[in-house]
Amino acid sequence: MLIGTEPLDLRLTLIDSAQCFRWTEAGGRFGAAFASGPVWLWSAGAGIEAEGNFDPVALRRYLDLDRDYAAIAAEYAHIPAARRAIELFPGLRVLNQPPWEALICFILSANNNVSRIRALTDALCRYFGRRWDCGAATLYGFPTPERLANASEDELRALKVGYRAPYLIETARLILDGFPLDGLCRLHYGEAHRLLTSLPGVGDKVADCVLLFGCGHASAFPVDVWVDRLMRDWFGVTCKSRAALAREARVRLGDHAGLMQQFLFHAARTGAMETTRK
DNA sequence: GCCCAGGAGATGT
DNA sequence: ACATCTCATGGG
Repeated sequence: MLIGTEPLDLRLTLIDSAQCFRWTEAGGRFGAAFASGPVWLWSAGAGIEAEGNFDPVALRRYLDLDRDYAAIAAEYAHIPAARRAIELFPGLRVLNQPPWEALICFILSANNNVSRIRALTDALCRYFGRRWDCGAATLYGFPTPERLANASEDELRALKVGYRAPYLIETARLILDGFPLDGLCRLHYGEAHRLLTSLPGVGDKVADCVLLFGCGHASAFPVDVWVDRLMRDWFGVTCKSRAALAREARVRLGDHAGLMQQFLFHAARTGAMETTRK
């Protein structure tokens, strides 16, 4: 069925933009399994088509289709680097993932690279997730908190997650124990960020990724090595710490700083816009 | 062998 | 508050 006709580049958003690590592409279609079952997406003409077991409203929200990205572009049109990054990637959107998925994937992301984060996420889903057979393809759901909380450290290390194994188990136990993960979207940014960083394996940067990609906090501004470079090179920011850099970015870029971050990050990481790499 | 990757935590100042 | 070290793992 037709899901929407808004601009959306599926490959860019679901696979290449490094905000989500678990979609697979098969023959021009993009698939992932959620709690309700498999979802397949593809572009047809000017629209996005979907099949599988899903709630259309929830799917539109996941894909951020109800946000006006032309308005976001207009908001940042007066900042040259920002305008260029947005112009470079039409159809890039910032997903609203289940917070639990963003939390676990970005704990895996610490001091790691994108291809390996994807491999680890896939290993986690294959080993702990529910299996869905879809004709030629097989999809795996994301592990539940229960499943990870009851995993052993040896099991996880066998999947090559390394020193992050105890972080995954302990964080899963805390979520099961009542941590208000699904309530973070209703808290102010600062309070939600403070709560998240109390979880093992979650520092300032991972917390910002969870808030931006999983909790609808569009002002959350994750600072990794690439964003550190680009804020100095393209914005002339001279902060020492990444925490100070994130604060400065939120002041300069406002309520949608995190959305802008995703365009800037991708421009820097892909080399579409040059940084001085130091 | 070294350096790097969507860093975090522990320790010392 | 800031600097430094270590933590697995794989690719360049």
